[in-house]
Amino acid sequence: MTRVRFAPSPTGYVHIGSLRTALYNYLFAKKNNGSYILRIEDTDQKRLIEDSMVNLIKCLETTGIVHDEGPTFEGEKLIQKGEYGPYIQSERLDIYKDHIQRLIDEGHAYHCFCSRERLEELREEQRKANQTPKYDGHCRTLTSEQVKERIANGEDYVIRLKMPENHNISFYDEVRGEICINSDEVDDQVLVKSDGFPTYHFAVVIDDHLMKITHVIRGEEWLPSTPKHVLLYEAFGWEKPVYVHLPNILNPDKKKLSKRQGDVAVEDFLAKGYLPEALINYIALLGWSPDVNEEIFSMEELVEHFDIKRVNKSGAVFDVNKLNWMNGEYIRKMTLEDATKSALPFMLETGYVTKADEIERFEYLVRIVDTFIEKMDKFSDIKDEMKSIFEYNLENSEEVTEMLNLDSTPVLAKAAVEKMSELEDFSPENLKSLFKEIQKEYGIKGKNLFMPARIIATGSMHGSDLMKIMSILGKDETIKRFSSYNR
RNA sequence: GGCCCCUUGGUCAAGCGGUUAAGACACCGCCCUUUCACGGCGGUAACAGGGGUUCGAGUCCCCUAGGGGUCACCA
Repeated sequence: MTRVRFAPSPTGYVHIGSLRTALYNYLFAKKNNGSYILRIEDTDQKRLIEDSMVNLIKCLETTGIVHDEGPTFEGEKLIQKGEYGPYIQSERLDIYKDHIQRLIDEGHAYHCFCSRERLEELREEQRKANQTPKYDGHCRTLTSEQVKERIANGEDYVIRLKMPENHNISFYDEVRGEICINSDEVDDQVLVKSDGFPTYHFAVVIDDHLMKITHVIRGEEWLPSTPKHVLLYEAFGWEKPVYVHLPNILNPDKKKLSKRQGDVAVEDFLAKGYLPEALINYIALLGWSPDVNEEIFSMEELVEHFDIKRVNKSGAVFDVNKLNWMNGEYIRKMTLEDATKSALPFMLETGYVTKADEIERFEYLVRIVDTFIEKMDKFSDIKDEMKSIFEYNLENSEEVTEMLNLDSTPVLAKAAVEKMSELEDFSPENLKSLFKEIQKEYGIKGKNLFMPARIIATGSMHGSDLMKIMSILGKDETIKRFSSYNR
């Protein structure tokens, strides 16, 4: 039975890289008829951010990465689903306590009373001497009596892993193959902090084992510390999982994707009107490629095609450009009604439509979306599109001037006003025939007809379908724009 | 700096010893469209470098270079 887990720490927003890790775990589990578990790694009490677990769960839910076990909302109530709980590490403190004792008893771990100041000094010296900062083993040889005494004295302590000397630690990584690191390169990792909480390195091993995790799929940044985990498995005599270290998602400068260079939070993308399906589809292809030459995949199709063996080794630059294209593909596949619902929040932001319009003239909103949908990469784009027509700004260019100064343009404007005034139904179709009439009656045609009209109506030479735009602007506004034209 | 990982076009990437080295995004051109976009067609553009192994290397090995990650009582 395949069992995998996504184990984020609730420290705020959901990073796009985390989402991909979650996704690959999910896809792998589903592909293998296994279970995908969500475990909350909240062992750093200092970094906890309120509500971030709630936010995280909701975020995973809206992106369709739903777990089989772990904290879940049942209506408004937070419950924990599954038989291997609790799935929140801060609720598992007793379990860690039992296990650390065993490690101490068997000589794999030891108490360390060194102060943070001493450790800091030590590191500083080592850095100066161009050495790798590493614990010097100062407390390694303390006898159990000494330890007892110092604890009784109320001294603060941590518990460290006793790294064996010159011992080769090797493990298999599904994407990188066999990896071997000498224990001399690895520090005596703190397993239990002075506040009694376990560190990641300790809790992750205990929990993965107890939760019967078969494959650890996580970010590449964990690769260097994997020997610590492997050593713990060995110390406990447990079978270790198969490791899968995912390549990083990078900024355009090839550095790890970070907040400094634009959006990294899933919430940010969603808030801009990217569709969850598109986001999932896009990040699925960052670091993995399917066995077929296609790029649009639903979650079901991703599951069907997913193969951990086709995960890439090297980091992948997050290309917003391609995301935009993909999101546009998804937007254009939606029904106009659905697209309108998705675009609504952004339309409201412009102030040109109101909440009341949603109920009273939804049809009008649909028409707006219909006009601009082809140009949208994401729903927030509709804001600029709407502004570009509702706010009249005359483009300042030679071509514009040229078009407006055509001898035929005044004739055109006058005819348009006359004919529009008589138009009952200001529909794109009717407007089109109206312009055909002008063409016939006055002999103004082609570019000389439509360009001046477009400029008079929108102020610009570029834009969406002119007839649709005038229809949206409405009879009064359009006539106003045409009548205010003067050479 | 030590250790670890990585290296095919600008980006995502296919390739798993013999290919004219796919495809997608972006870009450019043409067509369609009375603008723009969508769509269609086409184009520019890559195996980091050097040694081996082999009849033959993007594919295997080594070295160099470059990039990244990591070295906390953070995950």
